[in-house]
Amino acid sequence: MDVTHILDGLNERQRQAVTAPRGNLLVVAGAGSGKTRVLVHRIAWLVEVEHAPPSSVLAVTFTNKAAGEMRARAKVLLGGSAPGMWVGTFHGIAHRLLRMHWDEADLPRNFQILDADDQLRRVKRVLRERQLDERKWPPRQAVWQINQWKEKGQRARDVKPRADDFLLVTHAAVYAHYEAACRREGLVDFAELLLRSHELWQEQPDLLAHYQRRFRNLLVDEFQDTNRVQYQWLRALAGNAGADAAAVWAVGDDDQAIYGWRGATVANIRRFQEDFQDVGVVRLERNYRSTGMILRAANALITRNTERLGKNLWTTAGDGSPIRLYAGCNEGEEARFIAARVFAWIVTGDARTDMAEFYRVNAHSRKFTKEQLRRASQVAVFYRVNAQSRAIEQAFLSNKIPNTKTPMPIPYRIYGGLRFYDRAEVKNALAYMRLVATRHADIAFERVVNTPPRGIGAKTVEVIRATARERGVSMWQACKENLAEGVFKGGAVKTVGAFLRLVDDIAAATVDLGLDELAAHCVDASGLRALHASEGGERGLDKEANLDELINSCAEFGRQIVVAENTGEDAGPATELEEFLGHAALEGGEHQSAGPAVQMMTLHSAKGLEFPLVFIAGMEDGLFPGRHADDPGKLEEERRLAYVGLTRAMRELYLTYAEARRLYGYGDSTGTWPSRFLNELPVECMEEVRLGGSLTRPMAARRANGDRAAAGNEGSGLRVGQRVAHPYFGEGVILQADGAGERTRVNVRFERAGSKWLMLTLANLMPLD
DNA sequence: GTGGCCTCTCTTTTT
DNA sequence: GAGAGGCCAC
Repeated sequence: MDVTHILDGLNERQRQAVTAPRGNLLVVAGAGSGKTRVLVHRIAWLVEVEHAPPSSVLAVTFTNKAAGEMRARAKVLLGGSAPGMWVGTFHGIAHRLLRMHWDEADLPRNFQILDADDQLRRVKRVLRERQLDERKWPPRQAVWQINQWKEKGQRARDVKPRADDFLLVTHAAVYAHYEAACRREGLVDFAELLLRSHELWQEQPDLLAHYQRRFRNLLVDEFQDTNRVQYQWLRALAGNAGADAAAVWAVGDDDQAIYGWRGATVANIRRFQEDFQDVGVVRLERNYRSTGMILRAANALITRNTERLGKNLWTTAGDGSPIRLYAGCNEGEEARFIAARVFAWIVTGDARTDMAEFYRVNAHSRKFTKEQLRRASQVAVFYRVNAQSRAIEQAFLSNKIPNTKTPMPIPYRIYGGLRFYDRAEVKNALAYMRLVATRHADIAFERVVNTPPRGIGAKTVEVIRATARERGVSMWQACKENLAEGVFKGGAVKTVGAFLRLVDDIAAATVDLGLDELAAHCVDASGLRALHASEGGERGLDKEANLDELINSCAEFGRQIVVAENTGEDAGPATELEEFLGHAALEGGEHQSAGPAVQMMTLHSAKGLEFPLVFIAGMEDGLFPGRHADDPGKLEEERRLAYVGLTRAMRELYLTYAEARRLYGYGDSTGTWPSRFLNELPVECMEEVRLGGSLTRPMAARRANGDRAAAGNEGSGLRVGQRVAHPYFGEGVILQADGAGERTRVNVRFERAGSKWLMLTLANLMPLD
């Protein structure tokens, strides 16, 4: 048999991983070592050489993006079709199982998925019902704790906090009530999907055996990001040791484990080697992506972590250019620097071109050529938190040709942030659709009873809620009963009655319509479109456009369903509408719109991607690593995140920070300290960028002194009342000093900044007398 | 009882 | 800056 199309272009180690005899294998794959490729080729090998039926293959990943890519690439390699193969995210596959086996999983047939926002709302309601003050018991914290427990596989009854730990005792109580509420109302949150399908294996041995016989080949991507429930689920599915156990083929990179905060544990890699039989190990350390400089810096950085399996990336590529470091005086200037460099890259293919000079010599054009736009899509800007994107967006939008008023906005696309299906207006429309499907969906009911405003206020809703609670019925049912019994007073009789009729009418009018027509009808009849239309302005238009986009995606979804049926995939019993609602909750709506553009995203969503030119903005202590990284474990995770960021870059890498930053729009500008990660990069890989001035002096001073400690206040004699200078804020007087040693922070009153106080680190200050 | 207006807090990161 | 909650005038 001809296997060249599977093996061509793979190196020795990659071939080992692809052609390994059927059995358990751990592939430790460094960044840029061709991990996805190897995984996809392994699938092809199994099917074509080992003659495994595609329906025996189950491949799991973490993001929808990765799953989509894997599915597409596998199909191409297998010549177009792979009937019965399951490729998806853990959550997606769990969802599918629960839809098919809702009865065995002890769920109502039409259970609905709670997304993060719905879950928070439901927990808030529990807190209110339990009369817990939200100020004292922050709902977000309770949600976090509940998810933490679920990710460890613990039910409310399994949680046994110490009696004197009030916080945990309270959270455990909230968990128990939330769990009961979800059970009653048929709600399943993200963590529950996994936990419930894990329990499905435990409680339905016959069903488990069925799937064990079917899925002989399990492939796991990003193994380092699995949590305990996911691991146990997988282990159960693989079956007991012995000849009839399935073969598990897992790829992972412990250095890229960045989801510890949501329950992932790298320990699963070690556990895998202990729990499974004869686990072979293949290491992929040859990097095909980045230049020598970038790799050397990334290696040096990650070596600082103590918890590692250990590996060292290498390449035969040349050194390339050094990593460039730039300090802006504030976040706006940082953003403008990035915009200027991106602009130069797009127009000339070299980020370092002096654009003022370039345009002095060359003719101005107001539009980018095709070739230039293509270059835009080679660029990515990463940041630690989504809130940073605003300043950069602004700079891209207001980009102009130097020394002219000619606007040349830089095309960009922001990944993540607000997901499409998370937008308020879209969720409102979805809530109407949900009510059409199930009148008893309380979450949806609460969301839209008074959206658009129709005169059903908090008081009325509270009455409905109370009735529902007392009688153990849905809010919809409670309304009907209240109406029949004449409980409502005054206007409520009319308004509530009208709302019930509205939903019933929409449902009646759409029974025979397609999904998109149903969505359109919901949007119009509910008055949502009119609401946003009357809002006016760009915002209103935006929201209306999103509603149209929702209708489009419904039409799109309908088409995909048809395709799935044709390929003979086993689908659950849900209706198309219900399936769509599940899809909306789970997939977030990464609509692949827009032409070529610069990609902007958080470092977390950057994993798995690569770009010729990369910027990482906000290299500041307190931001990256974040303020929350207070213990060594968290710091190491932040460092891995930095490692992920660095290793995305193929040719050019810029790191930037701002010496003062205003992040959430509140408070005053806060002085910053350059990220400690910068000091962990080898000096010979770095080059500082200076633009007409010495803004990076503090950094240079520290470098000159060999270490940051030298730039601290030791022996510098800084004291209250002393005059100091800051490269951006100018001269001022120290009013207050807080802390000691290199991390001291001081309050300074600057002349230029008026009467405002600014918190600054000493390293950015120069004593004047 | 409702809706509009004002104030308050909040931020990691994602399925 | 923005969303959520609280307060006050219809």
